[in-house]
Amino acid sequence: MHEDDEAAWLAAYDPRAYAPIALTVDVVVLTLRQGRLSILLVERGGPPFQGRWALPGGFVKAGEEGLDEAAARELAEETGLAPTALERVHLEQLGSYGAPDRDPRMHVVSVAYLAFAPDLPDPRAGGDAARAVWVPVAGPHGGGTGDRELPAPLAERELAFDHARIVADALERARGKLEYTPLATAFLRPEFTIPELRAVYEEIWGERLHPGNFHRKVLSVPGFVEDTGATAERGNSRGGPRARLYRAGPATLLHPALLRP
Amino acid sequence: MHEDDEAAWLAAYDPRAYAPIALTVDVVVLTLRQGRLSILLVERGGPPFQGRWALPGGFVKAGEEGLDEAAARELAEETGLAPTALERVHLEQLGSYGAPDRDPRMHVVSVAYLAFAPDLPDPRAGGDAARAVWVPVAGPHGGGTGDRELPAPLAERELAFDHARIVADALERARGKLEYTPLATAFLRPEFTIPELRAVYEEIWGERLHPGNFHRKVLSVPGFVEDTGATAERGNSRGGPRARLYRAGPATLLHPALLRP
DNA sequence: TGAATAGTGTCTCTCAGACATTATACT
DNA sequence: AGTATAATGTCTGAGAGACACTATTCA
Repeated sequence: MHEDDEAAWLAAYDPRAYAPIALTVDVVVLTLRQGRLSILLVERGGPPFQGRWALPGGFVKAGEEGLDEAAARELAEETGLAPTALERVHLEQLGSYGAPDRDPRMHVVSVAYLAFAPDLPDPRAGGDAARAVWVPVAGPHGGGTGDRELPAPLAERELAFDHARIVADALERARGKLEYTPLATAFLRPEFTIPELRAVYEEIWGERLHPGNFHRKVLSVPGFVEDTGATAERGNSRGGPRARLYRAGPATLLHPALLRP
Repeated sequence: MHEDDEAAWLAAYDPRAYAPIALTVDVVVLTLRQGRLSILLVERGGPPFQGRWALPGGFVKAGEEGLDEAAARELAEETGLAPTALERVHLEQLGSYGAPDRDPRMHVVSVAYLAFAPDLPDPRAGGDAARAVWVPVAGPHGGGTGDRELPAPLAERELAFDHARIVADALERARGKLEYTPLATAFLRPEFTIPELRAVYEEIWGERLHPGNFHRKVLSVPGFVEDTGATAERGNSRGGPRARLYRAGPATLLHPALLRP
């Protein structure tokens, strides 16, 4: 048995087979700040891509943590959140990116994660990150014709590595997730109104939704939201009655789904 | 610049940060053999889990190949298929599995892939695999009441590592993929009949589908299938007219989707 | 000849979207 | 007071599922 183990060990340690690959996790953290979908970016403090913006992330601690743990740790470090606050954050694996030349130093494979968070405090710079900021995702806003031409904050930054691709994949995943899961509620406080929920969908999908139909649809999906009996303290600032308050229901999948227009 | 690069290089090479992690790809290859959904398994020729069945896979060649390439290479090696035959195989990333103790030797992270293939020839044992076989996936068959209690070939084999979990995730992904993509055609020859396509859905979903409604539904989805004008040479062995032949259409997404019952 | 199937037609129910309406609350 | 909104109601068309029917082929 010792001999077998030793042989296997040596085989596994063939340096050409594994040594020159490093493994990192990168996290696409999405939140809504002042109604705008925003993503957490850090400024790289050292080469390569020094001074460029990148996703928060870092190396997986070998032998100590799994991938999900590593992503949660990076998320906590970069946002400065207490573990309790992290419980309300949805974190899921997005995919792995491993082109041999994606990092000029060496072959680095990154496992990307996607996080949905309610409005989080300003991030703190940590580790090798010079700065950390929330950047609005200039989604396809205005949908129709001549909305005023806002600058596209995210598009203006040329992200490091292949992070632009990762962000694009993450946004597409997020848009899809809203269709068949109740994860839009992860962007809101524990109690929310239907119009607030609709604003989440409108911001992430970049489409205006019909208020009446959306309202009826959400209430008709079993387990999506639960009535709290309470009512919002303030009505809409532009007038109208105070909306009822709901909390997330027990459903983990929406049946039937809310399909994009 | 040289100094900066050197510093970064050294930082990246901190042995504790990366050295003890190995990276592999594992492939869940699904095909239909005699109408049964089957998965490709290899018998491990060495420890750990010697003699147990596992997914085909291997180490990523550092600095030489990306993840998709590595998966395609492992697929070709293990099935013994020519590159031309592989063009008809659908290959996509499933997810990454990286619990620190999933391999008793060391921390090994595996990027799992999912492949859909038309009926493939018998596999060849290669590399460190003692044997390679197609194993029927004893899906939830018979659906209703007392179907005869067949042995469950896949369930009887205790797979190595966490491969049982990977296979379960792969099957769930495959079931979902049939809903909103035309990938069921990847299990068939270039020309196929609607009843053959229905058999794919029934086998993977483990549900009987209504022949008439399925037929009408498939033809109503734009770009799903194209009529070849030809007709199958033989009718069903139990009687009935000869079915028309179709080929896969240009659609990459099904609108509207074929939802599971 | 008998039986099972390919393909089409019909009906009903559900659901999404367009539109209308009433009550409420902010400015 | 004026206005925008929350919430509900109504109508219509698309689509899924159940069922029926005909024509065709194999055993």
